[in-house]
Amino acid sequence: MGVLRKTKNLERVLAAFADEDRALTAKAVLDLMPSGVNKTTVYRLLERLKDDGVLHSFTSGDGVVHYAKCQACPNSAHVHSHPHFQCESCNEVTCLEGEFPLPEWQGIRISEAQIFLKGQCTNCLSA
Amino acid sequence: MGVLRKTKNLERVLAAFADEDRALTAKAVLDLMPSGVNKTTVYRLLERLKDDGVLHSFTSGDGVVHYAKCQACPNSAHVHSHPHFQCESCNEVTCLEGEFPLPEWQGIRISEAQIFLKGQCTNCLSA
DNA sequence: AACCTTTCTGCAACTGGGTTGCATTAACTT
DNA sequence: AAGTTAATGCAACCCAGTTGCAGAAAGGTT
Repeated sequence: MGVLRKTKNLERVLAAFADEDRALTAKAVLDLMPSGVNKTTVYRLLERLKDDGVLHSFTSGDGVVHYAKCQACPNSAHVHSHPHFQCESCNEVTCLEGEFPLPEWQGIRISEAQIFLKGQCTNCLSA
Repeated sequence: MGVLRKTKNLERVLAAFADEDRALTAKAVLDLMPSGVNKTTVYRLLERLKDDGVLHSFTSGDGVVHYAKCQACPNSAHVHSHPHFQCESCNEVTCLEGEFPLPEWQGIRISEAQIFLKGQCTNCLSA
């Protein structure tokens, strides 16, 4: 594992995430690439960046995988149990800061929590 | 909307859910049906039962839709913000009882929460 | 029972997200 | 500049789920 070669496509994917903090789907990233770039390449780059701890991924409520930057990750423990949020008006998906306390439940042991919230974002609330 | 006709297939789907409290995917339900039943039929029955408030659905961490019985639903307010849980050993998916308090977050309004937990179920913990 | 209407079902084809194998191209090494 | 290895494009594929349509089954009416 590990990002090995600095190719044009890799730089373009990184640039897409550098600009903003939104979470992007593979299709959204592909749409930001110049035409001619193959979708397989994008899927592979995203997976590679995830393996490298540059991005993390999660599944939105409708089952589509989203990728977002790993911010404030201690580089050792990549625990992404923070909630992800989708605005029902503008559809943008973002990471909410702060870890979510793992709920306790009787009789079972919980190791991972995927929390996906929907509602209205700040922009759309004030619009 | 509304379940209109009591067909063999409808009874079979209901029987599949009557037996147990697990959540089932469309494919799992299809596998319980006699061979010859079309997958389209199963998908339509599940959607119909969902519209009728007999079942509810949610998406698991890997993006597959699961269906489960609506238990203790006041029949008026079908709020399914209770967590769903998948055992990493036996892979069974169940509903956890009890509503999950909607988290508060600054600057946004949250209307819906999808909570999907993974870990070890009671059976697999004691095995 | 025969008939009519409406819903259900099966079929086949399709969509969309994602993956795989393989041959070619591009990046890094020496 | 040449060789090695990773990255890319391509085409074909997988899987979950959907759609349009024609034929079959339910239920109601006489």
